[in-house]
Amino acid sequence: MHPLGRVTIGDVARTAGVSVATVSKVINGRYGVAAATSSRVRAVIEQLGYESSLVARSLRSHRTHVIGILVAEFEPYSTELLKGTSTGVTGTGYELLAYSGGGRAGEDVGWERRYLSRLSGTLIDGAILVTPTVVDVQFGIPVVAVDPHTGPSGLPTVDSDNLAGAVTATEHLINLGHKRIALLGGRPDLESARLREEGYRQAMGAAGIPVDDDLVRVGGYRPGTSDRPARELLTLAQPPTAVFAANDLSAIRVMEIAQTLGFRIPQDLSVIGFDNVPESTMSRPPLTTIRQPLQQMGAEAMRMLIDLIDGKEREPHLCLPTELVERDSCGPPRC
Amino acid sequence: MHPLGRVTIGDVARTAGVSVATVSKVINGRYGVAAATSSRVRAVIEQLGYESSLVARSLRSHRTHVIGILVAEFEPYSTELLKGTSTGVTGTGYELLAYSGGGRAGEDVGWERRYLSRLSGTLIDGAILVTPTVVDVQFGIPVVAVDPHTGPSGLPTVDSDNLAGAVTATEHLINLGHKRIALLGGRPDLESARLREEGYRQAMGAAGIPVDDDLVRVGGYRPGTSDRPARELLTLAQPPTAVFAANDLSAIRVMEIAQTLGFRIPQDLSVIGFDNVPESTMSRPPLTTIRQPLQQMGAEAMRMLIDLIDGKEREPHLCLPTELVERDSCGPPRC
DNA sequence: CTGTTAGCGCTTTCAC
DNA sequence: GTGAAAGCGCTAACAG
Repeated sequence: MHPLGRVTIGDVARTAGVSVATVSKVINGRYGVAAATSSRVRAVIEQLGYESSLVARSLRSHRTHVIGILVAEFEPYSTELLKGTSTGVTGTGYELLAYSGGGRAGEDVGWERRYLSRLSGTLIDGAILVTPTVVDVQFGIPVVAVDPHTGPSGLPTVDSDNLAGAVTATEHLINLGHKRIALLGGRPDLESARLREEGYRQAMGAAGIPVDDDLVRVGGYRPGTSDRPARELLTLAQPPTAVFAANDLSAIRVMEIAQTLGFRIPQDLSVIGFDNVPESTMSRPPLTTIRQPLQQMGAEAMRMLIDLIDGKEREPHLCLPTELVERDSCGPPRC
Repeated sequence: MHPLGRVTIGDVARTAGVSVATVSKVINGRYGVAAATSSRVRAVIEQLGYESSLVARSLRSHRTHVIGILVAEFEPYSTELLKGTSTGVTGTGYELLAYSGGGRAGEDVGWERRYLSRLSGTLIDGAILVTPTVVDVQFGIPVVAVDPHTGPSGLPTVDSDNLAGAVTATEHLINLGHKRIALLGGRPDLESARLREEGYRQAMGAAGIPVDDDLVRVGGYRPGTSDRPARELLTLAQPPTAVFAANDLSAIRVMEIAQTLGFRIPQDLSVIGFDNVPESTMSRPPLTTIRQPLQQMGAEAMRMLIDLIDGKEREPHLCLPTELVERDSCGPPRC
């Protein structure tokens, strides 16, 4: 046996007094092994605690029953999705492998292509790409995208109704009586951010409220990136009475900065977010937001991917509904 | 080039008109390659979009700069930890690979040994085991355990102060005026569950309140496993006025069942949990609980593991403090 | 400087 | 029914 507890198929073969090929056959339930041999080998496997190496096996056989979830980073959004894929995969016989770079991936367009190249063809039978930046159509293995930056295009996609959600958010603020409503949007290269801005403009237009372009700012989805625009918004000569932030993390940041600046929420400023990540319930005050059914999106993406692997035809785009979640960060304007 | 977009080192070599070995050398920055050759190969790599296969590479070189996080399932507890490992790994040059079975692992003692065998020696340089059931000391690669079932033993371990947390929880209930305090514990084979029960008994003893053994029940950490004991507790002739549940998910379940039975919370029944997973803020009412610093535990486990890989000496056991998080599920007893 | 060779742990023909 | 041999994509000696 090897020095460090690593048991290989060779160790099993030697101990059982058979060839490596035979051990492989019993492991994979191939025909052509005597019952006696089979059970002897099985006993040795048990005794040695042997488990076949995923790596070596996949290099050869190109079918691993492992599905990859590729994310830029493990943060609230991707981990909610992960919970969903976990429930979606139970009972299917697949195992899950979530892969993420060391945090550098965030700034780095094309991370998903690199990760996929590293893992596909070997190791994973299919992949779910979480908010990929570019979506080449050619990947070599079945792939489904969740909320891709560029919107559904080519790849099978799961996302949620960003436009309707943004309209709902804006209408909620309007119904509360707000007129000076700011938008702290996301990066313009993100389709979801674009749709959320469009929803904002639609709702404002429908209510006959002109959009003051001073109140429309670009933030980011990542911590820190929305600090500056938020501060600018709130230190305007005539600050907004409400802010629609394009994701929860930036909405929470807006609240923190506003409070630093002396605003009380929701009395002096209403804030609404987007996503409904668990963190939105922990802010002070708890954040009113638009729920994306993230766990469900993860589970659906998993189902879609497994169908793809099995060669079943599927509608290539699934768009799940969003909904308003009222908590305590919105109220009528002070006037 | 291969049919499906898979580009191998062989393709690169052929296109660049050099041998596979040379390509390998430029990829790994080995000495002994002419500058001209090197840049030509680099250009081809770029052009073909080649990325070396993690699998093939790791099979050979046994150093991958990938760290594995092995979990039974992606649920609130493990994903919080995951967020922490993600922040702990940034800037270290390592990538993260979180591996989970298809949900069957939960019931299955020894899952961590199997996963580790499948991945270690190849693929990952070290592993973080999340709530492993058994901890053999011999694993072949550096391993750190987070909150192992059997408590710290042999393996480097990160956990939190379960005993003190349980004392705090019970004292909180006692200070509120409760005397009939039930414990819905965890599986007795879990060290953490044992410590939480011990904390409960210590606090009760210190306050001079005898423990009614009818009020001490065993639940489970997984959904569904605490329904029966919870119902039994609440339908007692003389039900408790407060319940200390040994984790948040079971505490939330207790509240749901109590409400079904007509209890108002916290007026008729106080409930306190343990863990402070994000879900505890979303229950109705929001759950008072004991916080384990899960993200911090993840980050610390990552640091400990990297030190181990680098051969640095470390204190083998890190125990982080717990703290009371007051929300709305606890109040004084009714009478 | 570059290519040839061997082999990581495994599966898979194909002889015996 | 069983084993020898080839090869998956890659890296690491070693020759040339």
